[in-house]
Amino acid sequence: MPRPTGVALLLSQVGAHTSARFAQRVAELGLTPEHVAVLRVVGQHAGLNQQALAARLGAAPSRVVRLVDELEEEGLLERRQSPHDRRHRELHTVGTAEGRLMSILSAVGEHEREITRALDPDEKRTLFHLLDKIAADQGLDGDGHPGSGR
Amino acid sequence: MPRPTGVALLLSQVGAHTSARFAQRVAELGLTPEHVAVLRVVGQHAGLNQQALAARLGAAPSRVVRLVDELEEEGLLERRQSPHDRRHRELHTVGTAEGRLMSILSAVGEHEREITRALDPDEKRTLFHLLDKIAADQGLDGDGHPGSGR
DNA sequence: TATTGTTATACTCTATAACTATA
DNA sequence: TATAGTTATAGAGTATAACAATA
Repeated sequence: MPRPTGVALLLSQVGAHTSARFAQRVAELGLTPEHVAVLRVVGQHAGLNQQALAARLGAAPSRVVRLVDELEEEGLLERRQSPHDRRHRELHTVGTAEGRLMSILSAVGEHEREITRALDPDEKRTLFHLLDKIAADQGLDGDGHPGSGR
Repeated sequence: MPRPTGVALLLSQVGAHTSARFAQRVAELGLTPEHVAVLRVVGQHAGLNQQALAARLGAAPSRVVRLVDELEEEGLLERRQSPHDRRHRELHTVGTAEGRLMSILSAVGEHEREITRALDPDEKRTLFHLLDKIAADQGLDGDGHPGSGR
């Protein structure tokens, strides 16, 4: 059972496996990869509204409603009505959920180690460098939606 | 807009992009990546039956029915009733469709060049080697289904 | 009149399981 | 009784577009 001879196909397959494995991991925390993407973006851009979040994720605004609903029910995120424009809901992570947020971060770290455990530190750096070169060339940014097909 | 700092996330994103770009390309030929996967497997294992194909693709047998239907309608594949066991349908690519099969192959090649155009030959070999190492470590084989989440 | 967020509808896709024909 | 292939149904997930509130 040989693996493919082209880089592109191999990249698709290893990427799909990496995504699927991450989905399994965060499912144990009651989340999906999309939830984690939301938390990541909100963590880096506290107070942004849902439209801005949707644009960053490349998702429809109606999709974001559900995602934020679920994270709010989990007590990880909160909507605050903007005092300047009452149409806007500013998104913030919840301070008291620090523990769960840390465990999510820890899952990300374990995932990273599992996927790259066959590589030594030098190889890992090289792989990152080569992938980053491709990402830059192909015009990818950091907030994409790695689970979907487009 | 920084790209991610972890290899795993970057790998997911570049892999998803690679899959999505391939899907766009083969859509111009009226196909999906799954169709191409079927053609690849049948090309390498002419005469196999649908159950064996399903097992190799990691797909449900009922899924294979539709895929083979569509490829048969396109004139790219044909079912032949096995003379030994009339329950089996042996799958074969159609000889007269050589032209279209070649253009699919050519699309695969163009895709490969597009994705890796930022790398020189040495880097390309290195990337293949590192990805192959991960694939082997993670227990991946070559006939997977890189478009789906599992 | 335009924009933010929400809701409702309709569509796509897939797996599950029932069905047939062969063995 | 078991297996290959097919068909039908039901379920999950998503985007599209209508809607309400605010500007």
